Amino acid sequence: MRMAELSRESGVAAATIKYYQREGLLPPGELTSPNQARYDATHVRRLKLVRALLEIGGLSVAAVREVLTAIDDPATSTHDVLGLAQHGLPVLKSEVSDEDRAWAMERIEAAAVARDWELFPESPLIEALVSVLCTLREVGHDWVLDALDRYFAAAEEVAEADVGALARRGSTEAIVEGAVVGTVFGDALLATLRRLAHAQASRKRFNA
Amino acid sequence: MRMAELSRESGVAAATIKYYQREGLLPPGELTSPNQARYDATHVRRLKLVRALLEIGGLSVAAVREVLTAIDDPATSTHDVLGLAQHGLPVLKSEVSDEDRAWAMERIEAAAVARDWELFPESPLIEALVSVLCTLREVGHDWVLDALDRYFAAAEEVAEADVGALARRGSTEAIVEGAVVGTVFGDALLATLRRLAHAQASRKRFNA
DNA sequence: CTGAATGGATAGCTCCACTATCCAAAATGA
DNA sequence: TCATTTTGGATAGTGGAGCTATCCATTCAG
Repeated sequence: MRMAELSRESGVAAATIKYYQREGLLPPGELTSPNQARYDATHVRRLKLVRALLEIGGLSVAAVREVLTAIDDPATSTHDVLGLAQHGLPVLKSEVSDEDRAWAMERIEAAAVARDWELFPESPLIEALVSVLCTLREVGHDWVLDALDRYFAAAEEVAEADVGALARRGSTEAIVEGAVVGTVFGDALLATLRRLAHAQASRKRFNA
Repeated sequence: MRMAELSRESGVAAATIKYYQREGLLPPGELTSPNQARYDATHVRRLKLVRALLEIGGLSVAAVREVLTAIDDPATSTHDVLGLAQHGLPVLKSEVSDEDRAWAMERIEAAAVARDWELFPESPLIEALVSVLCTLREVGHDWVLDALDRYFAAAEEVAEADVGALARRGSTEAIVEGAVVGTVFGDALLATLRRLAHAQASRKRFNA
């Protein structure tokens, strides 16, 4: 398979494919001569994954590169990848006052204890969580957090399903790639379903 | 309050505030003379909301404008806003083959029936959902969908909490603004918690 | 009265994700 | 064989988004 076919197969313009190669999102084809290369099904697959991460996952090209680097690195362990998979999130480093942080941590810890979670307060995920809570407070909508424990419960529900499904996969590479894909696409899936469920819940409560 | 103070209070550069005004994200101040305006706490609050929608919600300026227009429109009803709140999602219109669509709809309907949801197959939300499922299939990771019913369950869990919390709010405007804010920020909250929960679930399953 | 700040208009900046052009070296088809 | 595509690789250009900077006439503060 050469460039034209790879482009047709994947639905991505040839110039864009070359761009992705330059950016390290797609490995080079196997060179048959100094200026001819051959591609195969793995390139098609990788290309589809890149497009999906960009379009559905909403990742930047740089974020996609990081994610793919982790997938391709044989040293990446299953445990690593679950910690790494936050690369998709806009890592927000908003400055938060000490008292706001304390308020947020109190809320988080209360909900975590109730579900028997063990927290590592200095992890970037906790940072992100604190940011979200404080921002909600800032804009005067901290009532959202009245349901924080149910958010925890829902997150636990899907996470257990995710880890279960992941564990059922075969090789380490399959698990690593699955973790990344599941994390990114699961967000989109969950967000969409939540909106659908809003419609259901509001019908159930007000109309029926 | 004049520009300098509004800027200090909100942490947004004056030039940026002017830009937001031009873009219709922030109402003009009350003119005291042809070229002097006064601002108040509502402007500070709105500004913080704009920043939060941009940074945490990840919305574009155009999307923020739509959302705020809906909030400000007195004609927006509670029911409207829950349908409208999908404005935050990247509305993906990927072309899907008929058989892929059929495959996706089958999965979706099965899960919906199990939870007693009523679907409207031509709604944009269903379209988005079909896109996500088909893309997962395309990239060879449809095993994620083995847990689709648990995603439905989790979505229902949070949606009911959302609608319940919303119903507890007072005025119509409070509900409308709450719906938008809750939808956008809830996504960020849920995504972050899901990653935290991944760590918990993987510890529980493999380490403990 | 004087210097700083303001609202409003306009132009410019940086980054990002592509896209287009060019070239010499294959590949293809007659 | 030999004209015509196609290719990989390099480089430059494009368009949109989200600010940011400059200018100007007016107005405010000391």
